[in-house]
Amino acid sequence: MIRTRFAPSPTGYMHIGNLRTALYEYLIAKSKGGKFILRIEDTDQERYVEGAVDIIYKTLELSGIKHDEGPDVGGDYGPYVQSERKNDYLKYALELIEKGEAYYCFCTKERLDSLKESTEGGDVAKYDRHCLFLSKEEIEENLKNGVSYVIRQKIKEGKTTFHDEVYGSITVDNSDMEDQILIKSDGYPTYNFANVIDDHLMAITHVVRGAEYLSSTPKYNLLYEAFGWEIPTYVHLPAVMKDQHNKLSKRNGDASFQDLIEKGFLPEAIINYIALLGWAPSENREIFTIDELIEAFDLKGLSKSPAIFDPVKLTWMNGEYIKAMDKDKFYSLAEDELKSCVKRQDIDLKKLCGYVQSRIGTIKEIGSKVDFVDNLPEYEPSLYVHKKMKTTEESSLEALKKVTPVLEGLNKWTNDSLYNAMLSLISEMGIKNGQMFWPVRTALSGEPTSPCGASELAELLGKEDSLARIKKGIELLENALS
RNA sequence: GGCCCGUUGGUCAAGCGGUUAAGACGCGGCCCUCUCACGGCUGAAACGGGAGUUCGAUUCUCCCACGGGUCACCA
Repeated sequence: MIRTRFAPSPTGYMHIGNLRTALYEYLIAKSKGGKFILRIEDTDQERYVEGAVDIIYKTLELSGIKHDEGPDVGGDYGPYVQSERKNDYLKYALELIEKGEAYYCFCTKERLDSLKESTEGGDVAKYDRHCLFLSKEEIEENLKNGVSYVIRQKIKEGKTTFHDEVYGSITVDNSDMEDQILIKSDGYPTYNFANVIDDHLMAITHVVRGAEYLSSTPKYNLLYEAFGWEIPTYVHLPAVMKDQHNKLSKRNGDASFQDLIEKGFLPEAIINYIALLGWAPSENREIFTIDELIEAFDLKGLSKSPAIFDPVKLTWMNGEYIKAMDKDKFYSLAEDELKSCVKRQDIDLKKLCGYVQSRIGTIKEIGSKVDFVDNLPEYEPSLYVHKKMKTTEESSLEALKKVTPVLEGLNKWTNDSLYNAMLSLISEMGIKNGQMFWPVRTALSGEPTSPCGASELAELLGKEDSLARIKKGIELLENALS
């Protein structure tokens, strides 16, 4: 059975690249009926951020990515927090020393630094294996005296080849690799070491992570071989970029999951969008629920090259979700935003909400669409001139003047009656539809565009306000023309 | 700098030796229409460059250019 894991370190927010990795890990497992595991990697005591673990839980939950095992739900391979199994790692490191695959290193920070400074010509110095050649006695002596030490992996000679599901076969010369540190002087394992141990202990079959780990993968392989463990399937993912040159990061692009939610994006739309950022379905389709993604997912669709995060397309997709949404559901989602924009009590917010639904990308856009309801904006008489509608300031003035008594005399103030009344006036006057509707719509909204037409606007605003707004329009035009 | 990876329209991308090189976002036009939007139709827009292999390269190989990653007691 396939088992994948998401292994974030609790250092604060959850950015989009991270979330996409979690999504793919979830999809890889679930598309094959496997398990998705959450593990918290907190071996770096200095970067730990309080509350970060809760952000991880919350983000996954909102996204619809459910883990089968983890610190909160348990499982047979726990604990799922690395700092809680600190001593296990040391045991495995000691085992490697026994086997001659690792060794104690007592070098001081100063010596290591001077090693780096001594290099020239742009070459970066590798550790010189000074401690590999220490005698048994020297090691014993140092240990007994409590000299601070780390444990290093002894990289053997030769070449290492590994296979990646998206990048194919990659071969690296072992001499390019450093004897990396497995256990730090504070006794905690490094990420690379803890990862190998835990992935093995938790029976992870597919190791999925960012492509930046591609170059350390050979070291992982050497570790698996040293232990005699089975090597997992590797799936490396290209980065999510902010632009041509920069990866997406909170500092530069503020596109963390939380930020997007606050900007009014729907979790389903975000998930849908990022699923398609770096993966393409075999079928030509854009809109997927997370369950449909599970159904459609296939490793073969993963791409090798980095993808630029495009907020414009995300907005489009979010709009698709809004349009497809049940009217009542959309209303309950938009209600708060709507109420903060429209203070008038006599407005049928549900109706207004319905008009707005097909016209926005995110609910934050509602405000700019309905501002005119509370206060008629100041506008220029030139707004009445519309080439396509064949209107001029003169024709608009006449239309508004003629329509006033008709509306005043109306006893039923509904969209239908308003529309029909205006229609018969139009035929009576022998003018084009637009020559009546455009000026009325303009007078009622004071905007070049509005979320609905003249009759619907009138119905929404009510008789008194509608007539007042038309009167204002007449005055504006009369002043302009005199 | 060494090593590794990548390169199809502005963006996401399909393609897997022979195609009029899909589709989506965005942009333009038309239709629909009481404005805008929705919806429908439509247009402009791409294989980084050079050598090979081949009857034939976007697809395979090599070189170059450009971009990214990595070289920590960070993950």
